[in-house]
Amino acid sequence: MNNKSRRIAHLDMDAFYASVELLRYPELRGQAVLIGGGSSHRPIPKGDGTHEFSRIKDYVGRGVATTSTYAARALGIFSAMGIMKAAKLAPDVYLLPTDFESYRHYSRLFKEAVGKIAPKIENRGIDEIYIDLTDHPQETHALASSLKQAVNEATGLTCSICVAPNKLLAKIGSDLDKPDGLTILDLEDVPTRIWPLSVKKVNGIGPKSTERLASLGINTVGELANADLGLLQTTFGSNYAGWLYNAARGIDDREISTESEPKVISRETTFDRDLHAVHDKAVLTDIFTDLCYRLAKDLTVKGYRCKTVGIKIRYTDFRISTRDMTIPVATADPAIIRKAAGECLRRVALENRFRLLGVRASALVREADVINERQVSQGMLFEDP
DNA sequence: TCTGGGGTCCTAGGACCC
DNA sequence: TCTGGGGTCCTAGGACCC
Repeated sequence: MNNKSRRIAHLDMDAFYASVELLRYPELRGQAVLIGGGSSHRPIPKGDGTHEFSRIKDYVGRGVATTSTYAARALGIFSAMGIMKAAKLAPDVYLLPTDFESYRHYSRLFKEAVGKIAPKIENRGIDEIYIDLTDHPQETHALASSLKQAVNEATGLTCSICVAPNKLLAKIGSDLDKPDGLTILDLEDVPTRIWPLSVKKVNGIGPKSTERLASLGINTVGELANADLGLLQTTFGSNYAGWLYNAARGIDDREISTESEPKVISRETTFDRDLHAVHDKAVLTDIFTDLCYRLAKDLTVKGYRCKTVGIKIRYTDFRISTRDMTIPVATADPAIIRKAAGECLRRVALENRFRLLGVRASALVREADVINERQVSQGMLFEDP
């Protein structure tokens, strides 16, 4: 392994879904807008090029904010907040439905624009990527600027970017100067720029670990860096403790991974009201069958079959139960998936009402590989067409 | 009017095989 | 004649991320 220090960028689109919506509805620019809920609240064209928009006070249901504009964030409305709860805070905020087809379109555009400059890209979902710039000839600041400019020219959108020696620092850094930010971090910057931050700013330290760290008197990354490794090990186990120890020092050796195969494909739905397996049997059966058929279609469209089928239930109190089973032959057949999922469902306690039902396919194999295997096993590989 | 939907990775026990 | 480990698969749950 060479010792040349790496240049890893994290590029994060600014308020991505909301910004895409503002491209389509420029009259909402500067307004507080929440994007989320179902698709019932589409804007109505008024004929003069503008639109009639819904307000969140008129929303009824269990939907949450998928995201919000910066103006809405200033009012305390953030992603994952229930829309009905947000309406109590600021009833006149505009409401738009999510439109993932558009977001995927703009996602392709910005990733293509980056790829023309620096092809070593790791996808992290629809609105962010890591880029390995180590071998690029250009100076770091100018290179980051040209990436931002290329993204803006391709999409009309802004992004925030940080270049650092590794993914961990790049990810933290891209959030330090949002929106439209450009940050460059080095290992020497860790004590001044990273240690003052809350531990929850570190990608991989979530709400549970943040709370357990707080109970040890550890709130900032600097306090984590000063913590006794033995104490961390007894609290979190040696694996996670070791990771925390390195993370607090800005140490992270993970490579950029430019390709990946899906491990799980799933479909789930939260009901309008909590349902009971017996009292709501008919409606539940329809929902369940529909989920299985949609899952089977997802598998087919993506070109996979699954060997393991599972179900997920979320009860009224938010506890989750899962069951899964492995079947003899990989399948994307909706009837087979429905039958296996039905068997899983029979193994879980259904006395209590639940709010969510999901089905999942795992142990995925590519359809092409399944077919080749069968041909080999049947001696068909070299048969005439 | 609490809390969506789609993912990844890790842990841990038991079965089963060598 | 009571004692092995190592490896992989299956299943369930949990933390975390976008």
